[in-house]
Amino acid sequence: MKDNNDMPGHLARRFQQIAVAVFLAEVGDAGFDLTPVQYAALATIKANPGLDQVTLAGLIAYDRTTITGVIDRLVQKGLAERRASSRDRRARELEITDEGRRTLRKITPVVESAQRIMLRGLNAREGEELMRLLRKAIAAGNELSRAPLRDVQA
Amino acid sequence: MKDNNDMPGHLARRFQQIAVAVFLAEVGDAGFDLTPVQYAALATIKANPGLDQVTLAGLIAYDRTTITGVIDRLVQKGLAERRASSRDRRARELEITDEGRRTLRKITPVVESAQRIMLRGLNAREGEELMRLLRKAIAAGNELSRAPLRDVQA
DNA sequence: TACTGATAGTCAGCATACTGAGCAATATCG
DNA sequence: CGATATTGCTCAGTATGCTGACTATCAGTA
Repeated sequence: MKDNNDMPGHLARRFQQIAVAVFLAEVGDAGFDLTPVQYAALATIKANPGLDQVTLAGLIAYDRTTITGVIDRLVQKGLAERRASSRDRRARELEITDEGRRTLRKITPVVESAQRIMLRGLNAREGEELMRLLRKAIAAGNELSRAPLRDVQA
Repeated sequence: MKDNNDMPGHLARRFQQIAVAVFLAEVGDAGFDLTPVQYAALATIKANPGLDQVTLAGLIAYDRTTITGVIDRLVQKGLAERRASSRDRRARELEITDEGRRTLRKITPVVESAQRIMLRGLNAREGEELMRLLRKAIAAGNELSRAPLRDVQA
């Protein structure tokens, strides 16, 4: 009988579970109410002003049906805006607000600190190696999930 | 601006996303309707007949509030039974059914095959190293999530 | 231009996961 | 023994994530 600790699937879930808990604890302690998904979306909107929801989803590998709710909550918190696109009436253009910019600026060092805490059991070399192997495994499996990572095309 | 690919948290989410998708695809193709959580719970019940829900949760690092619903669905599918404990009237004793045993027997090779697919971008040595590093990071962060792994005490 | 297919977004439904609260039962200790 | 704390489980509420379906719009083409 194979042990859970020999199952990459189990280890993946467990590591992610800890990563989310660390993120929420650090961000919450700093006085913010933002989930990992919301942070990733907000940072990506800031880096790509005016992008539409499908492009955003592709850049951070979320399902487009999940993005709808995430944007709803960012808008409701006053951190982002969703407006109709002039070029394509189906699409929504996303913008970060000043409040969103302020939040992002204050929260980014906290998020980076959280990343270090997730790896606190590993030394620097091991942390790098873990990320390298994860990147490699993810690249090979990218198309296997419904929400693969998509580059922006020029 | 730190790239997503330098964030262990992002990589963790992405790898887990792929792992779940692979699991569901393989299990579904084999004709079964069982989620990763349900599989882990069922296998653990079989290995520890009569255990209660809190012990089960600790063995596979789930929150006890999540386990309630998971067991509901296993019972509803006829794969497990939940009965009142005689020793402690608060607790429920969990048992696998014959149907659950049959399902588990047929599904286990499929699950193991899914584990290999998740790592298909890595060679054997890299796969082992990834699992070693994940185990190490998880051990150091075990207490940081609300649902830490708990060994059974004698 | 009319038809066909693809695309952007939303929605309903289901299954994790979590927080926090509550109830019932058990354990502990003065 | 009785008050208190703890434990096992459930529930309400919220937020991912997914499948599948639907509407509106756009793009390509006969």
